[in-house]
Order: sequence, then C-alpha cells, then structure tokens
Amino acid sequence: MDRPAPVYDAFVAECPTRALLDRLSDKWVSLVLVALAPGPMRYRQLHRRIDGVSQKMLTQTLRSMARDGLLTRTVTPTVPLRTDYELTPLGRSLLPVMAAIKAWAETNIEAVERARLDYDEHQVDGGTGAAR
Amino acid sequence: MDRPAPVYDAFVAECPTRALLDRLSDKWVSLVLVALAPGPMRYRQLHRRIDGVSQKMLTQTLRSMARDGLLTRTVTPTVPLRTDYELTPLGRSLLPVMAAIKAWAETNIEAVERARLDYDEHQVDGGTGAAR
DNA sequence: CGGGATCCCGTCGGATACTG
DNA sequence: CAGTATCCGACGGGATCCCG
Repeated sequence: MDRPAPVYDAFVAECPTRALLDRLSDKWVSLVLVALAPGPMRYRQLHRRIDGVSQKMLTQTLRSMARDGLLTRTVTPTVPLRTDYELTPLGRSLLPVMAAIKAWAETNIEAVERARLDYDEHQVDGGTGAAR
Repeated sequence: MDRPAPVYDAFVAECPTRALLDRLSDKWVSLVLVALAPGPMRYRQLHRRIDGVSQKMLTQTLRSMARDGLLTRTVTPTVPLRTDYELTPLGRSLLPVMAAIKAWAETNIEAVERARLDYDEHQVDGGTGAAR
C-alpha cells in the first residue's frame, strides 16, 4: 500500500544512490572488478595483478565490495591461510560498465593528452600572438 | 618507424591511463557529464542540478574536464557574466559509460542495501545461532 | 599467506569572504 | 553571475610492525 515510490536519483544529495555512486567511483573498485573477471583469485594474485595498490587499500576495497555484495570472500583455514575472492552475479552485472571505463581510458588517453597540451598552451598565450 | 607500441594498461601503476582512470573515478565527473547530456548549461544551472556540490568542487571539476577535452567552457563577457558549458565529442563518447554507472547505482541500490544488512548481520552472529 | 593495528602526513573538500 | 582566494578540519592512503 504505502510501498510506492522508490524513485532513486543520484542528482539528489540525500539519495542513497549518491553514496553508492561515490563508492563505485573508485579506481580500485574498477580494477578489482576487471581483475576478477576471468575467475576467482587469491589475495596475493590480486595484489600482484593490480600494480601499485597498497595492502591496506586492497583489503579495504575487497571488504567493502564484499559488504556491498559485489564479490564473495572465502577463507580456507589451512596452514598457511588461503583466501579466495570471486565475483557475485551482482558484481558481474557491474563488470561490463567498469570494464568500459577502463577501456575508454586506455582508448582515449592520447586524445586527452593532446587536449591538455592544447589547453595549457592557450593559457600561457591568451590568443592573438604566435610569440614564444 | 619507432612509433610502435602504445600498449596502454591501467593495471600498470606508471601507465598514464591509471591516472586518467583515477580522474574519471570521481562522482562529480559522472554527474556533470550526465547533467550536460541534454545540451549546454550555464554554471548556475549545473550548480542547482547537481545537488550538494560545493562551488569549489564544481568549478574545479569543470576546469579539469575542460582541460581533458571533455567539455568546452565559453565565457560571454556581458554584464553580468555568462558562462556556458557544453560536452565535446570526446566527452559525449564517455557519456554512455558514465550514464551506465549512474543507472547501475540507481537500479541496484536495493540489492546492495540488502547485501549490506546480510553482511553486517553475519558479522555479529558468527554462524550457528538464531539468537537476538 | 592474508591480513589487523597503528602512526602520520598530504590532500580533499567544505565554509567563508572578496572580485570583475 | 561566475567565479578566485584563504583558512582549516577531516580522512584517504602509504609505511611499518605484528599476529594467526
């Protein structure tokens, strides 16, 4: 009866989707997602695959993604320990989108770099001249 | 001749695409992009459309996006001042991707919230019991 | 191996005041 | 209207040490 209007809009500051959008807007999230695309991986593998990520950020990212239902964390209490991470169906549904961002960056990086050179140049020389 | 291997991979820390990916991973970037989808907008309009953004962050985001060639900034020196922002073709090529993230968040927010409840519950109660 | 806990510095980003 | 400039508190995130 009064379960009517779940109208979510990230343009609205108080909307929970705004916070979610912020979470998803994290380079580590996209990289983890894409890294896990082929299949389950162990912590160590992820750490090496995602170059430059600190142990703290990787763990933190994995935890929050597990909490958000994007992936599962399976601990095998052998000695030594073993932990596997695997995308959930929910995580997989986000995968194409994140892969697309990463791909866009890799495809258009050169265009962006050209735009930056252009921009910076026109900042120094305000318009008419050819000087310098 | 030696213009051979522009192999970009955001998994590599030093790759320029990593930095670009980080820039794109910004909630304001996605919101600005989607906001400008219908057509050019003035500063004031954007500020109102994107609820909760501070003037500082909006300006800062718009500048970096202009520098990266995602949008153009056109100042009309009337009194009072008028500034229009409009997506470039490059920006438009990124639009579908960003719109998809925003849409994903709005579509799956409830699934995520359920996953969080589930996760938090199993943290408190480690497994067997039904207690509490 | 897979983390947790702590320290600590840099920057992100909001609030406020002022300008062309 | 569309910003710029400044101050400053919060926290993001790396480095380090330790544990199960």
